[in-house]
Amino acid sequence: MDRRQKKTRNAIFSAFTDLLRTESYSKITVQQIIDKADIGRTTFYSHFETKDDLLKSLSQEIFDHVFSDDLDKEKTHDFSQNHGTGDRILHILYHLQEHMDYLSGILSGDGGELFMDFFKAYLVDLFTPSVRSVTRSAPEDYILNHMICDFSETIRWWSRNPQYSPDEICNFFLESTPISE
Amino acid sequence: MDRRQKKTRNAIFSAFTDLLRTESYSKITVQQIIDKADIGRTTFYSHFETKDDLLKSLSQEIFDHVFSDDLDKEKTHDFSQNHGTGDRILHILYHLQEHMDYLSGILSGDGGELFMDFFKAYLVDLFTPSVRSVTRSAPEDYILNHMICDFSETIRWWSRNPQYSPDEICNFFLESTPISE
DNA sequence: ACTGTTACTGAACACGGTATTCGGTAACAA
DNA sequence: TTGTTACCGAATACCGTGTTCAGTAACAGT
Repeated sequence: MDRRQKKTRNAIFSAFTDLLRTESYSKITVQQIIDKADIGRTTFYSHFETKDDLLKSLSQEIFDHVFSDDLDKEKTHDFSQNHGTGDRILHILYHLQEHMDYLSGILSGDGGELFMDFFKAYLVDLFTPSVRSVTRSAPEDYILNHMICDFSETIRWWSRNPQYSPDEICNFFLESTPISE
Repeated sequence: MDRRQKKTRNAIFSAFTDLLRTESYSKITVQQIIDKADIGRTTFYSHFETKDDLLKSLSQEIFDHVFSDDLDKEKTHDFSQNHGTGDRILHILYHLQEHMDYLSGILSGDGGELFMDFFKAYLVDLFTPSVRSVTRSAPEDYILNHMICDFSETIRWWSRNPQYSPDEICNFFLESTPISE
């Protein structure tokens, strides 16, 4: 990839995440991103079709990292052994913490929906096994939706209360959501 | 109130809810509402400051009805006796069912946030007693947020799966959310 | 029926944000 | 060195929002 392209793409991403730290997604204009990244208007639109497209790309980058299966290569924590749902949740929380500062800007406001849709697509895989093992009169689809919502909302709550550790958050979540393993 | 005002206000509301049956809130333009209600642009803006304001007013009307305490006056169902949290939930579900057809248009999309904020304000009162009786390591605020999210998402799910009765939905909710009474 | 008030009308307008176009410049890779 | 590719930025079309204003129609009270 062309050095210039990389540079520009990086500039856009970091301008974007910078803005997200102080402003919610929906209030950020393309012009602000352009100014902060110090690039031409045309350049922005040659990299991303729309602002939503940029958010999608950013989400993609975050999730590619967060949900990567290279659990052993991680240094901040060690999950080289058992990979049950609980462990995977904790693993995800550890990763998300790294992005927490600007995640709140995405989650609060309308942009949250776009991000969340993305998020949920990943969470479906995570929670489907748990749903199977829970026997309730409610339809599987309801339970799954319920778990995903619980987790999403936990993240959202965490972004507003960042003083808690991933382990604490994980416990909060597990004790208030019916996941039997 | 002036007869003309009432007529206009009604025309706006019914045009709005009509549109909500086929389109999500964020995609509906003021012009569409104006055309469907067959009123002048100025008239719309003399009734409501913005589109969001209209949604707020509609939400207000819905909730005034749904959360009214005149439980005994209702004819579709009878809750003249015990008013525990479970009963109140069922009561609310019965009322919401009447608005289900256009509620989905509000809930899906960005407008959901605005409506939900409103909704949550009412739900806080509903769930606070339950939170108190639940002993968990998680902070009260987390639990409360969790319950409200569960309920909101249940409504959302219901709007996508309208074949279920209020009683069934109530059961689904109660069995998957930790409400000890 | 008259009169003052209030509500509705609709075209025109200012504004802000989005996304595109285009001619020109600078950086790259071979 | 040369052809390609990326970047620049001003100008522009577009769309939706919300306001203005002069004129018309409906209302309520006497």
